Amino acid sequence: MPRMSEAEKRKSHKRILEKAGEIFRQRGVETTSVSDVMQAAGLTHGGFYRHFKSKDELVAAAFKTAVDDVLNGMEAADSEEQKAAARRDYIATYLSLCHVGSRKDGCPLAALAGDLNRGAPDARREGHDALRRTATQLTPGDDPAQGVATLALMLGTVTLARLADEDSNAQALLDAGQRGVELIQNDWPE
Amino acid sequence: MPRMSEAEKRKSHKRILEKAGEIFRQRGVETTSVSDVMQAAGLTHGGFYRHFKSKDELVAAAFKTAVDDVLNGMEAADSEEQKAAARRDYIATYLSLCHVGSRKDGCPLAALAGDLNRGAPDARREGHDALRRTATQLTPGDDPAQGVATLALMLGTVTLARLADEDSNAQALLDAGQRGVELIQNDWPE
DNA sequence: TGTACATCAGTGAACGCGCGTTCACTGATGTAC
DNA sequence: TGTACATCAGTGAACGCGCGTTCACTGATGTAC
Repeated sequence: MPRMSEAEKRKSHKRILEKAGEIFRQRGVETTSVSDVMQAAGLTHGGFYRHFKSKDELVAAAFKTAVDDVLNGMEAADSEEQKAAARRDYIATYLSLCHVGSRKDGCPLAALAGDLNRGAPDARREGHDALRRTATQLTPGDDPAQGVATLALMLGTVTLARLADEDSNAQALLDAGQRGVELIQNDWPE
Repeated sequence: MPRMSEAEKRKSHKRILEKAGEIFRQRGVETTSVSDVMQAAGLTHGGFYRHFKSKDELVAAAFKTAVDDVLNGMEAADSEEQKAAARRDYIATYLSLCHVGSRKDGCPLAALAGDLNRGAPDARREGHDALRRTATQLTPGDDPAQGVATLALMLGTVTLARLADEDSNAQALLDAGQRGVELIQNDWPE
């Protein structure tokens, strides 16, 4: 029944990006095939190349989409109070068992930084961009280093917590991370 | 010219473990084949299964070997002063451009945590064990959470720094991590 | 507005390739007498 | 100590399989007159 309309194509494109973002975060880039992604999007693998030049291009695009999605609320905040609230909210959600357990809608950096930094240059650049954007949102004062340290600690904490095979162990790691983040957020030396 | 002596086999085994640890850290687990490892060890792929039951078993064993190697000096320290010195040394080396650039002899957790926490259970267990051992060494006082937070921040910092494509960017990230680690190491609330 | 035609989104078979693993084989090593 | 023999470390061809990518094809869509 091909061909679909332009509107349908855009919807397919969006679906591919979203599903790819989920599956890559869940299972990793190398362990996910183009077919897996297309199947999840309700399509067959052959049509993939009407949307992307290569798997590498999909990885970079899907990562960026996932980052946009995750940061979307926080970046939209305009008042200082809204930003502070969004920041607290982001940190609490980040350092939760829920985030540790379900990777597919979690922080794309925590899920994929390892894959990106040995992957194609374009994807790595997206990773670096995501880091800058996220760190900016996590900076309460004027020193960008504070946001970087906060993100690094949260990302490291969740990465380690994902190694635990019992929730109680994971929670202990999250608690340690939480206390570190409070120190960095509240007592950062200007 | 097979077969080799028992002593030769032990040397081969050690070589496979060491090379596997290096290549896995450098290029990742999924992107490294059994043939790659055996070739690096000066052998052909067919002989691999005289040493390991599967690639998964190699991953877990090579990871553990790499961890032993990296922690070896620190765990051997017996006096309090030696431990404190080893700790400072470990932190300084960890948060260096050198560590960011050359993954193959760097922290196995920083290089492979992402691969491990979606891989085989055995390897994940090794990852969790490595985390506990490393965090213990990084705890100056009585609260294990302090070591966990230190490790999480350092691991996150190096992971993020490896996304940068310029040394100056990477160094800025390392500096932010360094300041956070100092805060956690010196001002941890008991 | 209706018609003729080029475009192209999506399909599914096919491509070459490298993967993890198995296997028959070689011949030095280790062992039993 | 010497000899006969089982063992097994390492080799390289082969296995089935799934990968990323290409391609001929279909037929609704979009466009030009």
